[in-house]
Amino acid sequence: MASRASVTIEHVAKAAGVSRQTVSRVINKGPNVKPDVRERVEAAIAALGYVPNLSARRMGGGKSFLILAVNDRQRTIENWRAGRGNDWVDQMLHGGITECEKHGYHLIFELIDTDPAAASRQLSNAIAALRPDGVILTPPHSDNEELPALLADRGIPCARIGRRPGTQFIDVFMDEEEAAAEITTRLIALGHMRLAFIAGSPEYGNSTKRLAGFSRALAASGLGEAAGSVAKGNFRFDDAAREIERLLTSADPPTALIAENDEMAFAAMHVADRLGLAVPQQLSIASFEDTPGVRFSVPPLTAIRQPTAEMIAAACSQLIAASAGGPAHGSIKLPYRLVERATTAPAPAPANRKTG
Amino acid sequence: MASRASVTIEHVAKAAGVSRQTVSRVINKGPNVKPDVRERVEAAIAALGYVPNLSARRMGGGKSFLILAVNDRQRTIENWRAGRGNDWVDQMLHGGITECEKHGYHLIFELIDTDPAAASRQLSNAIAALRPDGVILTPPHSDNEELPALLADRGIPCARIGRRPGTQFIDVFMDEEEAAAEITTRLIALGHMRLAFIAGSPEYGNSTKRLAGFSRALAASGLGEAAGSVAKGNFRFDDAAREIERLLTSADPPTALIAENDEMAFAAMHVADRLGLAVPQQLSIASFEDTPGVRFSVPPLTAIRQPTAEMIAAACSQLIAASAGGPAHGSIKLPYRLVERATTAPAPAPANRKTG
DNA sequence: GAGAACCGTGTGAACGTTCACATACATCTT
DNA sequence: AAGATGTATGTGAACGTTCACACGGTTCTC
Repeated sequence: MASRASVTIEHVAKAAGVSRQTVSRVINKGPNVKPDVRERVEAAIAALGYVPNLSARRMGGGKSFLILAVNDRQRTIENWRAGRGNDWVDQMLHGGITECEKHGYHLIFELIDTDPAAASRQLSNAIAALRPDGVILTPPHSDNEELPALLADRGIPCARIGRRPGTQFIDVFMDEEEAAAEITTRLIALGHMRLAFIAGSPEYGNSTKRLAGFSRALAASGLGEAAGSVAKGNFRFDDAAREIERLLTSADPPTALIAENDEMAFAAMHVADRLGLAVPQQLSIASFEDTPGVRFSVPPLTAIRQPTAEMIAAACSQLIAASAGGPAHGSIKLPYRLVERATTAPAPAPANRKTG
Repeated sequence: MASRASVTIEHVAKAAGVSRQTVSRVINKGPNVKPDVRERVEAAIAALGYVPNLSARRMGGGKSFLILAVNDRQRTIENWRAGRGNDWVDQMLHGGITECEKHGYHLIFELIDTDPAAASRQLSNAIAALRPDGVILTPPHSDNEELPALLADRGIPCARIGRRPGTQFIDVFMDEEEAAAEITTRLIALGHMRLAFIAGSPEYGNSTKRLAGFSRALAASGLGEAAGSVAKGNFRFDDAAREIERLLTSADPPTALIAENDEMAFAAMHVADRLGLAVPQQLSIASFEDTPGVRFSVPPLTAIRQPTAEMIAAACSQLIAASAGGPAHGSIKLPYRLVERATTAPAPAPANRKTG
């Protein structure tokens, strides 16, 4: 085994007839290398199949070429355990790996606890061991104020995903309020005059923003806020189902439902089916999450597609730039997309409903 | 920024009043450290919040505490792009991250091309840069013979997933043939006398094994191989749908279908629906893949649950042991599970069918 | 045309560990 | 009781890079 010892920068230097440092300059695209020397070195690199050792680079120059992306442990493991798959993780890796590869970086994905004290400790350990050039914080850690402070203290750039932007760090987000307003406006345009918003929970920062968008759109349409009701579904199937049933069996039930996640949207489908309401003929349903379950359900749901992969890719790109001397702060707003599928349609004729 | 400089082994050594090397021995659980000294060092480590720098450890001792898991780029990206989610990746991370964390290791997930030349080059580059202590090869790379050879040449232990075991490397797998036989036997026990196997493609090693299991079970049951038909679905919805329709509209159609992946199982559901065959009353359908789509479809499918997370965890554990001096070869067979859900039922009464 | 500024290249030190070896002392062996 | 063995600890070197700086040559500046 191990017959071929690894080729180092010295081997390349000798082969190209230059010094260590010149090879280093070529690798790092440094200035002050004559074109012919550069070519000679590049030829030697290719001939020997030389690839710089990341650990040594980190030791020498302080750059690790690693981006650390952290996710919430409980939520992630719970999804995996339940065999539910994890679209967020998939999209995150998609955007992260693709972008990192472009710059010769590597993405490391790790889990940290929700509990703030544990989160700080775990993140601290991870960065001490790995010394990443940048860290990506995803919800709910995006809202933890200690984590970015801890990273700033160690001089590591930090990007937060899906959070109202501040000024000190890199914040990558989509306009949650706007998205909620757009889907609401769209449903109103389809003739719906009674709408309901199935909310997650107010602890989750984005819930508040989305609700604001819903209200704003109602007001702007002239329908007025009274046309909209809000049910609290806690992001859970059961809680949502109960509230939705209450709404749909009330005196003047909504004809369109906007759920904050797919689990609650499915609850809506379920209740509609049980009450004998045809979707979308008698009831329109839209979700705020566009996971595979939503896309491939029967019928497929109308939903807001969050640009998860794009947000992570943008975060990686910014962090890599920051570690190369670029700014370690700034905010990036990425566009969401309203994907209309088969669960939204024009409102049923008022007559049917009044007599029904 | 960067107010706190990082704490190194020297700081710990000074704090505990010992030398570098003694601290190193404590960290690495080496022998020949007096209990009271060990305690003193551990106290200093805790007090200073010292965490060893991975890059430095790799430089000094050759161990990187990294496990590299490689997946097929085309297949993975295609799944991500299509928004289909990627259960394999999810389960892989689940098993890999959990197991690596236990041993103080980190998992790095990367993609390499299917094309053998490109795969060799990319893997070669990745290990030169990262110097992982072990590499996990997943299908279809598990069947590539050059990759393990390349790794052996560099002295890096290698684990292959889902492959008939050899003797030189670590092979982690489940009994595909047995699983196919079991599901077939179960359907026969439910009274089915005409069965069909919707095969993927013979290039995929496991297809052959599963087909063998199907045949073996038919023979063992006394029904004889004539009771089973085989359709080639190429793992694709459209190809499978066409073949399944042909089967179901033939003179003596099967009452039970076993599909090699969920896409083809869905094709079966689709065709059954179109032909007006009730599932499972008139037609039983089973899948060989147990992804979220299968689990949460309506009705949920009976399927073989492959122990993906467990296989990756076992691979990590073996690789970590190997890098600590343990054996770098051996095979581990992990149990699959037949999960009976709502798409399999007793065969319809023969009278109904003959007259139908 | 002499000093300053820049360009291209090389050298020694440093990064934070572990390895190989050295040392000091304690315990066993005969 | 002297040598052999074992235990506990420390020291210098090495790993493969980049950084800081040095140096010689060219081109600008006045």
